[in-house]
Amino acid sequence: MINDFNIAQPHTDRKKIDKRSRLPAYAQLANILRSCISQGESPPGERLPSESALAKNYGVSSMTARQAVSVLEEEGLVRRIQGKGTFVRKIGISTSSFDLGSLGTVFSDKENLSVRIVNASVKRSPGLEKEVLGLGPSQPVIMVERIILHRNEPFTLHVSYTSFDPTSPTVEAMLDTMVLTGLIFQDGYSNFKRGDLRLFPSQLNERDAGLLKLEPGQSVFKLEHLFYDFENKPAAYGWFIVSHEKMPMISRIGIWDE
Amino acid sequence: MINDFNIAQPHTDRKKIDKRSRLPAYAQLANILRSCISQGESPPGERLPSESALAKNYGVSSMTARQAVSVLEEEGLVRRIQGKGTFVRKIGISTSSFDLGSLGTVFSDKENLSVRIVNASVKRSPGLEKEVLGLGPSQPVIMVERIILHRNEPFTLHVSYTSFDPTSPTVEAMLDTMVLTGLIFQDGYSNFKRGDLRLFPSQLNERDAGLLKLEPGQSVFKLEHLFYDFENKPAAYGWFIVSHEKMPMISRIGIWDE
DNA sequence: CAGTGGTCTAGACCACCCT
DNA sequence: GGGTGGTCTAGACCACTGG
Repeated sequence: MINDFNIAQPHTDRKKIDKRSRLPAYAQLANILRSCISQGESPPGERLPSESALAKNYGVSSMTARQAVSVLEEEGLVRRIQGKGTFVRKIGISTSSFDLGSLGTVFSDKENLSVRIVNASVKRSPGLEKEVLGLGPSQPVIMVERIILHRNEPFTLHVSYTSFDPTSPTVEAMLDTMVLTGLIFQDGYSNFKRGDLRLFPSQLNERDAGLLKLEPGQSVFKLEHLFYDFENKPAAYGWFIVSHEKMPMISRIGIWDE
Repeated sequence: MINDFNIAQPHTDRKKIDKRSRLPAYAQLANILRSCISQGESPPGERLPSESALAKNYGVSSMTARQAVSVLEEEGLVRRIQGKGTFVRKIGISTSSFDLGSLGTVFSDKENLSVRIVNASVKRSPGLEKEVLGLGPSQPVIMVERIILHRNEPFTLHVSYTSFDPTSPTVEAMLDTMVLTGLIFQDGYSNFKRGDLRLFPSQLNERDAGLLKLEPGQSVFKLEHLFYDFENKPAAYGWFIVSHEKMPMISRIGIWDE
């Protein structure tokens, strides 16, 4: 019995793949499939034609057809289930993800970036940051507080702590104001093997508001970070304070391009 | 000239790939490469052996070696540059991404979920939500406000607006309290082709705090959504109010598993 | 059992980068 | 020109699902 499943029909009276095109075959096929979903011809929940069927119908090898389906899978549009098939996803909030691309955009505009040190000191009294860094309450930590300015306007406030170990390159790096870009980008200095980030909603206190030229009490993002060195020891703890206007957290799901 | 580049040496006195293992060859090779990075043997910025070299050295085909490298690329550990090579990334904040998995976790626990309608009405006066939905100021919209409870504790407050079009299935769906899960999951009802999500920091007002059993003025997340139907018309606008304790926004970068 | 996705081969050619 | 990643083939076998 053929077509026992509900399989989108457009794949029979099909568009062709132009092998002379500069667009790779897998991308062309991905576009065709995405279009079928977008037009509602392959509605959510429905099964796509099998990869071998796609390969035969569109005259490509199975690996190529598979690659095309992988594109849609990475876009979150379909879900593969081994032994059953590939199914069109219903869009849902839980498939969304937010990135910090807007931060990256600003920080890659290095010509318009500057850094102002607000505070730099060695702290010997106990504090939460020492627990986070795995230090004893009497071990000294270095605290550095900076305002990062973009086009001469305050962009974000960064507070960071590292253990005061004079043999560690992290210390020197911390005091180098430009290490900041190392935390943000891939092209800077970086001693770190891994990191943990956490985003909170927060409110500006008087002092921070003044530094950022914003209103006290305003809702802002607090982005905490804890980076570990290659010995798996926590090495840099701190946070960024930044307004949601400067760092919009946006996520798009489903099909936007056509 | 061999080894003109700085290429991590462990790939010469190499570990083997066990083809009888249940773990696929590409995954084994990915683990080996990840381990090299993790141990600092392939430090950030350094070039990995070429895919063809990996294939030869580890006795797999080029496609398999390529797949192994793709794993690391998706993990954000390496960056491929055509014509140049594959390079170990320095970790940076901008590579991180946050997902709403914690929301999904709670919402998939359907047995312990319940919904309480706080407010449901048709609004005919002008308002921002009508602009967002592309409606005229006098066209009616349906507003539904619900508390979603998890284990009988308030979890999030959801406010949503849809145009009051009696022919649209969205209306019925909106009034069905269970449509909510459709927005969260892939297995629910869904009329939507795409959606736009935006996360804000916010503060609880008196009323919402009471509904959520939290303190007024507390910092919380506001998650706005705008979903479009398959005719590309905005169809559902609204937001969730949820505390960061209930919806932690966490992101890990670099190498955590070993 | 047949059908599906998942892995894998042993090559090939291309586009790109650098020298 | 030689090396790199990017695409592609025409198959193969495996693991899993369902009837």
